[in-house]
Amino acid sequence: MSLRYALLALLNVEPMTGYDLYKVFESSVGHVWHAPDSQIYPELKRMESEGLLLGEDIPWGQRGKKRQYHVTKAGTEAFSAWMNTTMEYARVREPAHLRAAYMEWAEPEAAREQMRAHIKHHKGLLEQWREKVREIEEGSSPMLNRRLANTPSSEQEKTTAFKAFAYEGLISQAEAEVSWAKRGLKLIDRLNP
Amino acid sequence: MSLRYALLALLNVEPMTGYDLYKVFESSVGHVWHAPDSQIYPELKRMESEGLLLGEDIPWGQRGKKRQYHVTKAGTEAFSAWMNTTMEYARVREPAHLRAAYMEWAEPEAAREQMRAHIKHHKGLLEQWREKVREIEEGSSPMLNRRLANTPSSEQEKTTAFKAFAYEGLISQAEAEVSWAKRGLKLIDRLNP
DNA sequence: CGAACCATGTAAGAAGTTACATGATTAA
DNA sequence: TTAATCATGTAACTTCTTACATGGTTCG
Repeated sequence: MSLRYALLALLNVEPMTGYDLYKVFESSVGHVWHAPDSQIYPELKRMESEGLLLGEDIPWGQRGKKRQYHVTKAGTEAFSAWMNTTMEYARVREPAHLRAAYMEWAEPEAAREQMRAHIKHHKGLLEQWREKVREIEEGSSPMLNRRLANTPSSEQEKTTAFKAFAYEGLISQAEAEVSWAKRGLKLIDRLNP
Repeated sequence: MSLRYALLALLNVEPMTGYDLYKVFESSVGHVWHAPDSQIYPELKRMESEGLLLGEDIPWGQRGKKRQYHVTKAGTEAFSAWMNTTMEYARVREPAHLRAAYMEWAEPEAAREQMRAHIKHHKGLLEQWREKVREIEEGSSPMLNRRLANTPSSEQEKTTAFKAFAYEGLISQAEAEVSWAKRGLKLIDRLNP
């Protein structure tokens, strides 16, 4: 159900088309929440039918058109209700750790390769997230700036601080993963002399 | 697709029934991978039909019976093939961080409550995982001991070390989450004087 | 003119959740 | 004898992924 609220969060900044949202999911929010276009378009329709969004066809080029959605009053209320609800936590499901627990079944070189892939994956995330924090703090994030333009100045500090805070959490997570996998490499070496 | 391999990992230790597996998912492996009974029973049937498992009805009490599964040669091969494959990483989807990024929409008290719930949740996980590591290191984990009984002594160190290693990774993760949420509480206080 | 991008979907299926349903056994 | 536990499922639904399908626009 989070996809819906991610969409509301983004459309609260400014009206957008499904494709715009898809692009944003590929970049900014995509680092906290990912969704493919095949999930976005139907969800937008559903949200419109439920009165959370209002879609409007706007012309695009000679014959083309695109549908721009903006959040209705009901949509804003739904979003802020969700934000004031405490969420449920999903049960743990960690493929990388499941595999690690049984790593004696893997060839040592395959086990090393797993750990290297883990490091590479999380270093990649780290880089993107650190870049995001930099943008937020420097005021060079286009999405955030459009957001701040519609925000009373008394609220701007909050908006910025919470965004940075969210990314910092992801950064700590990824750092923990990298250092775990590095310990894994050492462990594999120690156990396979 | 990991459920299948989690089941193979467990059945490699000893033959079990669906209910046994369900219990194990509620306790030991459940902390790395969770699955409800409604997912386990059908998957076991599917795996039997694919030749990875062999099921045998054994009597239980006067009229009752239960079906015990053991891993076939094909099952062992499938598991070790999986263990030697590098896995794909799923895209990021972090509900807690998505919410944190938009926390200016929540009442300060609701935001605090979220952070407190985050701390409570991850402290709970931490406790369970630390207990697991203790059991593994003390040799008091029943599951692991049954496993070690069928393992050549040259391999026992690996088996134990990798299990502990997996849980240690989860512990670092959870510690990072707790300290992030504590920073969140301070941030909320600072922004709402 | 062709490539890259903008734009919007459908369809099939895998994976996971929640609820419902049933019956046997065991231990207090 | 009744409550807890053992035992095995089905059904409906949500969420997400992967693949397929189509057509317009813009820019070099």
